[in-house]
Amino acid sequence: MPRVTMRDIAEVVGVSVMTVSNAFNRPDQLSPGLRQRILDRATKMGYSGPDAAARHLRSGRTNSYGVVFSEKLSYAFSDPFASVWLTAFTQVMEQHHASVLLLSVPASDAAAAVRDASIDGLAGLCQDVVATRQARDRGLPTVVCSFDEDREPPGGYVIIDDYEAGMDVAAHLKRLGHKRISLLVEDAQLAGGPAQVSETDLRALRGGARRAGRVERVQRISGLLDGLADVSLKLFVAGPNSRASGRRAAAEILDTSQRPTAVICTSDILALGFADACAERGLAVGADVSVVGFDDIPEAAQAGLTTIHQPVADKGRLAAELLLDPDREPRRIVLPHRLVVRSSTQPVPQPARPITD
Amino acid sequence: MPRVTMRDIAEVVGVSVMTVSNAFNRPDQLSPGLRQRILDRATKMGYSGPDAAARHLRSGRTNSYGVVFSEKLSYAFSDPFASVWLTAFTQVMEQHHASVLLLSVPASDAAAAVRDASIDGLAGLCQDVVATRQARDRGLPTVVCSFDEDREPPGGYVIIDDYEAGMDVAAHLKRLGHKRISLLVEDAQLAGGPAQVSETDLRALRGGARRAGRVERVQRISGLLDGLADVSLKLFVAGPNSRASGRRAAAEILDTSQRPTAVICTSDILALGFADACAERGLAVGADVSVVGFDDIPEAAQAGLTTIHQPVADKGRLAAELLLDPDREPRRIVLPHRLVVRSSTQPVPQPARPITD
DNA sequence: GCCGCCTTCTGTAGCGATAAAGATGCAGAC
DNA sequence: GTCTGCATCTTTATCGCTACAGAAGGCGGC
Repeated sequence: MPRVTMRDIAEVVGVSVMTVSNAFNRPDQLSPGLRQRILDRATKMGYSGPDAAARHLRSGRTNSYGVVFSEKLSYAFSDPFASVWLTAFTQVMEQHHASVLLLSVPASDAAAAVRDASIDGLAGLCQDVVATRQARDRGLPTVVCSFDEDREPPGGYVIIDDYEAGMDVAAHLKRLGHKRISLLVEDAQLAGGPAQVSETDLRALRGGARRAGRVERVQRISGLLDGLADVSLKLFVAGPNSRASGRRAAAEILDTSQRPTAVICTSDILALGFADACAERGLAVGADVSVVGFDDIPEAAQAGLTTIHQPVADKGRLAAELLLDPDREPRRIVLPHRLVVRSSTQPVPQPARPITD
Repeated sequence: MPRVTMRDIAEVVGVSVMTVSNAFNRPDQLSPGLRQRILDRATKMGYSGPDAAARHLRSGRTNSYGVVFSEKLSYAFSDPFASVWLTAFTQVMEQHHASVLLLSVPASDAAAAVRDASIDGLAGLCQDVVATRQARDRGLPTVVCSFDEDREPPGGYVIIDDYEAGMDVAAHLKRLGHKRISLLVEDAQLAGGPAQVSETDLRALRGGARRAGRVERVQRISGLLDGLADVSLKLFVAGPNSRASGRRAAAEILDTSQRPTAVICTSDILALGFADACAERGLAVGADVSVVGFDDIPEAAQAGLTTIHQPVADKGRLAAELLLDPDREPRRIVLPHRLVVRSSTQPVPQPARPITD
């Protein structure tokens, strides 16, 4: 059976196509009686309402907003940070009767994915440069919620000052007397196992090099590196952001003669995995090894993890609001963060072996 | 600045519009040299690729698939069942380079939400009758993953036999000697607090009445009611599916002279909340009150909750595959479930007060 | 030299709807 | 009697792209 269109209904009822359109979209533009007759007739003819594509083409609006993640899309539901953000984001969208398009953005052709998406705006949980640029090229409003590059994105953003947060963590550990510290950063693209990063790479990071977007959380790491410039620091790269990655990375960090007194992880998830590994080795987190995370996900509190708290829900809410109202100002928002000190960080144990530098 | 279209590029390069279109979509239809010239020119002119809406209108495909939930959309990320399902669903979509549209479906006008969505198919975590009918009216393939009504949906589905599952739970509890049982069902629409349901309603449910879709999990409940026809059964309605709802409902169920020896909840989440309330009252789950859930979410194992295990990830995966291939058969799939007995259900304590019937 | 066939490109004709502006008719004002 | 104003409906002109059918040219086969 051929599809029923407004034209068909118009013909049968004996009115113009425009009047049928108005019956659906602008009730005040025609008499209630006629409107009812049109709607009834439409139902009887099996018309299922104005076609979304045609309406979109003509009006330019889709009423749905895209979201991109740096991680795999399916990962979004298992990561607490992403869950909380998405909850807040979708809540706002829901209130405005808008839908959320979870964009699958294959690294191979991120631009194509964004190009083909029927959306009125794009939010990035991370700063996906290719995706957001494509969206802006299409003339769509964009918002990102973290800087994974070392420069400001051209569109809007809702972030915390990750550099300052890194500095805060550094200051906290130094105050506790830690002088031998390891830093565990995540890397979604990393194929093999965890690895220590060479002096060269460390210096490159210290200098703020972008490294082709491979290592994320650049601001955060920069703050840490600058804040810890005067202590012995080793850098390790873990796999994608998961508890398992943190656990795996622990082997290389802990099972060495020069075990660090404190370990900083660029996310709570990694930190919790790392803490798991400590427990497995009979090491007391806090007393034996201080551990710090980032984000303050719900599990962090239970685990007594010292971390940087950031207003994730506010990020999601504001991101949604910026997309829904492209004229809203300001579009570059820095939210406050806060160091939450829990039991996972403690002063360096006094009777420890002397620090060899 | 006016938007750049294929026509503009065609004019500048000196070819037909169709050739420009082919340059983007069918590289084999023109010489590599010309194609490159067109693409270069397009980039230089600030063309961001074929317009999604126009392409959608013309070709009829959007490459994205909708998902509806019975609960509020934002709720999807906090519910473990939904998370697991979504993870599997999006994983498949991701592999096929398709996107997922989370549909916000206001009860007030579910049909409009589906009508206006640019999608190639619709999956329902629950059986949203209005939404899925609207989708089918549009000629889109649909899949639902549970029956919330007491009859088969017209489209495809991937379910477990919830009626049998209910019977299994009933048999298990009877085998353990339970004769005074309460049933706690969820109800997302419920505005007020939890409430006991009258005899009339109970009979209506027992008879399989639909009750205008208010109470969900009809099959599940029917199986329980039929399986427990010969024991003393009280029915309670909780609010939306959350731990808090289960906890709140406990007051009415437990704080009575005729406390039940076993409580069945229509979801693990409710059951866990109920168990929390038991602990608060100093009641040992299992020894003092047996508790049963449904779904076997990850937390259930930790809590020692007896429950019905169902292959949630398979549901999500299959739902996605059915949408992606509308010709795939069969489209009505019943997956196996399994009663998982843990410590939360135990035989009725012997020295208890005699059962008054 | 004629034919068929392949490669490469073009022209036409919408897809189904909506924005914007125009026509119609009738009520009341002056 | 004419004019203004409003409610109601119609006309026109696309939105940007792609399906489909063909045309132009080259090239080998017999």
